[in-house]
Amino acid sequence: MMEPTLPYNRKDSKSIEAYAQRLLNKSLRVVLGSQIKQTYSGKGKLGQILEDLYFQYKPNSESEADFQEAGVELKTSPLKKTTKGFTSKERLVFNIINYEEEHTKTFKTSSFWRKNKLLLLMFFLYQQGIEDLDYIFKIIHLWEFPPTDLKIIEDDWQKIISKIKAGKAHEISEGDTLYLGACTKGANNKSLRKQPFSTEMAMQRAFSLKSKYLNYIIGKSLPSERIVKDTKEYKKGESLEDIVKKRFIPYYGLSEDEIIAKLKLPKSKAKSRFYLIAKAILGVKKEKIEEFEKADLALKTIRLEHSGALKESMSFAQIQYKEILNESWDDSYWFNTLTKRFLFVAFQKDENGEPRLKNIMFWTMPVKDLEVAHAYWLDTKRKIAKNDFSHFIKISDDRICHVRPKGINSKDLMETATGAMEKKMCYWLNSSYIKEIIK
DNA sequence: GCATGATCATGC
DNA sequence: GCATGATCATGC
Repeated sequence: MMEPTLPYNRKDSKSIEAYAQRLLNKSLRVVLGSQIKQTYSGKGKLGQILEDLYFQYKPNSESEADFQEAGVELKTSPLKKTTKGFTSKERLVFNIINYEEEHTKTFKTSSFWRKNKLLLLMFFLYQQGIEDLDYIFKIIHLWEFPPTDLKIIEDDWQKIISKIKAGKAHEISEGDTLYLGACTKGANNKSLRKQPFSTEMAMQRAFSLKSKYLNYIIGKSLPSERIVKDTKEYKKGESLEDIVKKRFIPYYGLSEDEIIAKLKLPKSKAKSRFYLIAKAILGVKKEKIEEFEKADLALKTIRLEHSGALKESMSFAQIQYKEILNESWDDSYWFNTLTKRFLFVAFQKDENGEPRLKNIMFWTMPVKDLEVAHAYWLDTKRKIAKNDFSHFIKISDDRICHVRPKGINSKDLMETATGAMEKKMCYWLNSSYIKEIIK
């Protein structure tokens, strides 16, 4: 029998994504119009209408992904708008955990991983009182778990499985895990299931991605903008780095005020304003630089004194006290950060103390320094594991990196693996090291 | 509210 | 002058 002609290639994940993206900033009612014959109501209907009317496929076996040939699982999830922008309204729920079955699997053969390797995420803006059909889709894209995150998800899965194996399925809690949770599922707490290694009935639970991790995905999906808008801008033999260098040339020697006047930027008092200026010079207004994201480039600014002295060390993200314990070096935040290629943009104070754009340079950390950073990371991780938060490597230890506070103030705390609260700290590169680099 | 990209402030 | 701890404005 002839297959019906679909408006997309269901064997090709990119084609499915492209077709899905036609819904961006639209609602199903607007796109489907008169094709909607019946009325839909209740939970989970949005996904069903999408499948039936928009993607025009019949659901296949439950243990396989929705678009089986392409290995793509379709997931819709609500967003809410806060002062922080879009954040996830609730966790993203996957399949119910079959306690009798799941423990016989490995992560790679697990029900979760078989179905959810590649997700087509369709986030819509939730609004109270309106029909599912009228929700506006705000973020639509294919999501593949980065290796760093997958490691944590796999550990989470193992943690859930080990409780089942210990006959403690009834003691599973969402607090056990970091990204992948086992959330309760059922009308009430009388939704109980049997478990294999205990006679005690356990709450029915499903795999889910926690809200916090979803917010990370949403953040990753924030609008980015290309530096090079038209491929014609690439002249023969020119690289992205060449273009970047060229973009900065007209601004060398100019002061902060002169640059913001030239670029018509608002005056800012933020400590990060030189970073924003550098981004504006590259012609990017949105949050992320597409080429930098794709090529794993990091933009960092450096401020020099008039004498050429460098006062400040370079700060990075906060140390996630729980996550770091689950990281291995290869998938750690610090390794992933330091193995990026850096674009340093240096400003130097003139004789009046006014910062002027001095120059830029691309840089990659040498392997031997990366080894020092590895030792630092191991030391930090070991101390966190021992609950020692007061003897981290200091700048005076002169080992390329150090640990130092980073919070809104000294009362800004983060929960540790043991449930204690500790002052937020972050990863730093020593000023002396930066100074060596730019010399 | 909170992480980010940072710089400021203090004490020795 | 440097090490260390504290804090800022911003965007989302």
